[in-house]
Amino acid sequence: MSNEVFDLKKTVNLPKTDFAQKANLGQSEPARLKKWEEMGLYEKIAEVRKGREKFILHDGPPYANADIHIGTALNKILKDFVVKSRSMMGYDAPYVPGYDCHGLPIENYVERKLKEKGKNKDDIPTNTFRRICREHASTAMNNQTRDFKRLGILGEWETPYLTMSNEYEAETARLFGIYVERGFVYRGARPVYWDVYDQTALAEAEVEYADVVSPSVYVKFLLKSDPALIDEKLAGKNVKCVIWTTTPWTLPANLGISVNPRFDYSAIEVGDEVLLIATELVVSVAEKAGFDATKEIVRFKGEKLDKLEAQHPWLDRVSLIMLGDHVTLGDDSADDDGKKSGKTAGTGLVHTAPGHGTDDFYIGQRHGLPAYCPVNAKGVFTEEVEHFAGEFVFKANPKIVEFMRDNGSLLFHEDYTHRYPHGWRSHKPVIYRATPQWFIAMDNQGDKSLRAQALREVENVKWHPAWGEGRMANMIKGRPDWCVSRQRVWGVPIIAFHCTSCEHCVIDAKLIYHVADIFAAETADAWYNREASELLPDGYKCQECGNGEFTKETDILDVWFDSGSSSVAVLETRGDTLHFPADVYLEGGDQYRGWFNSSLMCGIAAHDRAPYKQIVTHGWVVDGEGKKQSKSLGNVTSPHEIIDRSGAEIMRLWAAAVDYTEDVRCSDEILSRVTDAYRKFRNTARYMLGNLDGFDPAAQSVAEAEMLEIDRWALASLNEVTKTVLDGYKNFDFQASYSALYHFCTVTLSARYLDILKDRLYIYAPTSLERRSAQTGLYKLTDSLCRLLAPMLAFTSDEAWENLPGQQVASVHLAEFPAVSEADNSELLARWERIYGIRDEVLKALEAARGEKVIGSSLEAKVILSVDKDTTMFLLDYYPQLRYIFIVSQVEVHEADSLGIKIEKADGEKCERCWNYSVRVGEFEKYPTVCERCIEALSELEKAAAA
RNA sequence: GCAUCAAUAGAUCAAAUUGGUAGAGCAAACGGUCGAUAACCGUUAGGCUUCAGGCUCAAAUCCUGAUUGAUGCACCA
Repeated sequence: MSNEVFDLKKTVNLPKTDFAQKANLGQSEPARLKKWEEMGLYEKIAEVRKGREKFILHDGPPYANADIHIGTALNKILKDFVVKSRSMMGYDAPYVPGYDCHGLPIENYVERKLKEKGKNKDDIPTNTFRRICREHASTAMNNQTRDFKRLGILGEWETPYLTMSNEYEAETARLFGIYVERGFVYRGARPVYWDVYDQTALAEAEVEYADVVSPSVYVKFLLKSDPALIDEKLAGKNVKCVIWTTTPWTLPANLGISVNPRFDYSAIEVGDEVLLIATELVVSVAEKAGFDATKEIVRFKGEKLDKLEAQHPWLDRVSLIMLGDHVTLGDDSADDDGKKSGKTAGTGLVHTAPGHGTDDFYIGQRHGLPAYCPVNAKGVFTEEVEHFAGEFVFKANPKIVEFMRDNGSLLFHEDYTHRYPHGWRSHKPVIYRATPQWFIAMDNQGDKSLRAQALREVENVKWHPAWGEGRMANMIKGRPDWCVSRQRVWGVPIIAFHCTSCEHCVIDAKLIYHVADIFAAETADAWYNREASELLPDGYKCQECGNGEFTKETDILDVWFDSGSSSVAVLETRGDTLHFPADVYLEGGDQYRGWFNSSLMCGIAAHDRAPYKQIVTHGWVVDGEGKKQSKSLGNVTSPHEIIDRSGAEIMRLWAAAVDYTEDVRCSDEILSRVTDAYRKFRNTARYMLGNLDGFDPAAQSVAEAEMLEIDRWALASLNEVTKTVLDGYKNFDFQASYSALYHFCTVTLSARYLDILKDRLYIYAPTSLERRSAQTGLYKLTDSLCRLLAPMLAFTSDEAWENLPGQQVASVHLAEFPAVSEADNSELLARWERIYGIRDEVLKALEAARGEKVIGSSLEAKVILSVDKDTTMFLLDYYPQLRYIFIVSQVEVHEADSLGIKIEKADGEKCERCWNYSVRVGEFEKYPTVCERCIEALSELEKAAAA
């Protein structure tokens, strides 16, 4: 045995690890991403999980137009939680990201850019324009990919699906062919904004509002139906419906009058006429028109007017009265600046021209009225319009007013200033005009109709949250036929041909498949590069007239059709990687109307079933006060800023910590709390790693039966959290997983277990059972913690994983979640809950003693516990360890009637090595400043040094 | 305007399927420690559960209405 005297400080086993306290995420994250890329982590995971059951999250494609915002980041992070957690559950969980590349916002962007260079869209060939759109989408997509990768999201980033790729465009076209084949597609008319100067359809976004003066006219329509149907008192009277409009030129297209079923209407006798006007508006109309409105014959609900017929004021045509909730009382709308117009106008009976208004169109559609539009592309009345054929509509306005004044149908006319839509290029007033459009019918094919099937499928999908089912069902019930045509160029063309001779429109699934094959080779640009004859099979002839010459349809498909077809265009075109249907779609709540809806239709068209088994939706990111983030309010949080300042890991943890099913707040305070939590996770892991320095789990672990009870308690607690955490992942309730882990780290580990363990780890000889038992526990805890945190803290858990001794697996993301033991530990857990209850009381007493300056450090204390008999018996088993559990130097337990805790100054002297107080300090010759426990440890150390 | 969802300490979340007197850690304040140190431990103080009604012995929880917020749809003829 050596006579050398140890430097006591050096015999204490202090923690040591390369896992730094400071995360330095700004640098460490990119370094780790690089490492993952170099080792091919995503591919390795796929390899390891090969042959396992699949779990497919199908990515809803973000729009490839701009940089990502915080909402996009939240969406992708949540998806990554799903993919990583399912993979760690043992599933083969691939992630193929996608991008939505076609559509109007990109067209608009490109047009704007062209304009800046003094060029016009119409001056360049369509395919040049499409090429620029394609380039723009590519650029945006590349930027987004860079940002998504930076967030630590693993997936097939080198081969994402693009709705503008040749394969995808071909699949989109083919799917349209399937709709055609199944008889869902029809050609109809629908009103759209129409610029009569540019002679083009305009999208909502291309319309600007400006004040104009319009003729405001009140017009009388003779009730043709028997007035007695409304009320006996009206029998035989000359009853007239009064309507109001500011667009007299739409009157030739009037096919109906809409009333609100819930409003009151009055029948007012004026001279030899009885006028029908909404009760609430009678006074204002009478004032304007200057008649005496005191003679109300009867008052009745609008529903009484249902399906009665009126006579057009000058045409030999019936105008159908229809019930609609869109009918409002007067003009109570607010202007853009938020001020009420204060004007009263209207009669509660609304002139309805289905060819000239969206509302008119939908109500007309429900009542079987056509979208009648006797106005041509130049805004000129067609031949069929009596009296006004060949007139430009805005010029016809005063003439129509005069005409009605002459024939007595005009009740009143005035000038009226209001906001009216204008073309953003022409800056001239636009009109609403029905034009030929392509529709997908919701209700034909009977039992196999899209609506009927969709409603059935909705019940087979599992919705998170559960109210999603009702919301989706409502959407499907209420949605009109799907208008899939757009008068644009950046998209997938609708494959139809028009015979140049008889104008017959050819829409044929076989032709569509033929052209789709060409798209597959050349992209949809082929539609614009080739002549119709080069797209049709050789010698194709019109079936109506035998003519062989055709022109191409110019409309393209709605972008929702593009993305909606992803279930077939992606899930079924990636070999063994993916399959239809997907297990889950996870998107923002706006997608009930959008992608969930269009995908459902497409899934049904292709396979008669929903393309997803589960739907998870998340809310929107709002500011710290719950307000919507917007550029004008300046409350926008940029993901780049968060990443640069705090790291992607903080954003991931934020996504995990909040309740994403509702609107999610994001503010500096919230992020600062999340950062605190991050530090807690990190420091907890670091401390455990530090105490595992040099530990060889394979050789030095202690069998569970031989472990100290508190170490077994820690493992039993771990098992409980593991259950909770795995349940959370399984149910997409990441917050539950996060909370459980956070509570485990702060309370179970940091405040209790690790604090108590400190003495044992530092003081006992490295090879002692006491220390090895603790390390065995710590090893299992750290290993499990890394795995359980991995989906959320993708970077940090992997970093900790690398620092775990004896590591065989190259990344935590290749590992699986720890198994849950079914062993019943409830008694063990309950015993320790009781101990911690007593400990909490002791800690309070210690704090009081500290306040009175009896002690500073708790090791300066002796605790004298008075407890009841039962507790005395209970504590008997723990008597020797109580001082370590309480982190004091001495504990006495006395039986008493009630609980009492007395704190005294500990007996003896402070041991220089372990800082505990002991009366035996000074007894030992070689180390006179040390206690009996340290002497033992030191002799062990001496033995080891000699060997 | 219509539909859906929500509202609990400063912030983030709990409070069971079936109503039973609201909890946690964090932050704050104060203290300890100086062997996890840009760490660690403790103590204390924070809530008319958005508001107003109702059912009930009993309501954060159920019902009605309002307010606020978010999203979707529609609308300004």
